[in-house]
Amino acid sequence: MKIGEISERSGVSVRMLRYYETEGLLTPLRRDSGYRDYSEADVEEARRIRQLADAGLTIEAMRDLLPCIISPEPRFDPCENLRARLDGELEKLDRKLEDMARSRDLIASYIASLSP
DNA sequence: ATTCTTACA
DNA sequence: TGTAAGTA
Repeated sequence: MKIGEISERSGVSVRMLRYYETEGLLTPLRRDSGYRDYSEADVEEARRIRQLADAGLTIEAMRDLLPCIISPEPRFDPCENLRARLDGELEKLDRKLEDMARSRDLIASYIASLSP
């Protein structure tokens, strides 16, 4: 399938699909026309990349994690240092959660001082 | 109309 | 990440 179709089906923009290829996350074949030719498996892969990107993972992190994630569900594998990387991601998310909580409180305080 | 690459008021 | 430009 061409890039436009996998884009619609995966929710990943055409722009990002091309970018992920330069980063080695997705490697579609090329047709004689030069057009990228994606497989059905690439659709699942693109969706997983979207999920991880939404989770705040960097390209580098995804490059290490993707080959260790099997089914659509976060599943471990005989991969080694993965646990450490995932722990790091978890801490990163926790810090982000704390920052957001502070921001939430700030806005909430303004709202509170609005209608006393 | 769609995709490709390159580049950025 | 989007978009414009010039092709294929």
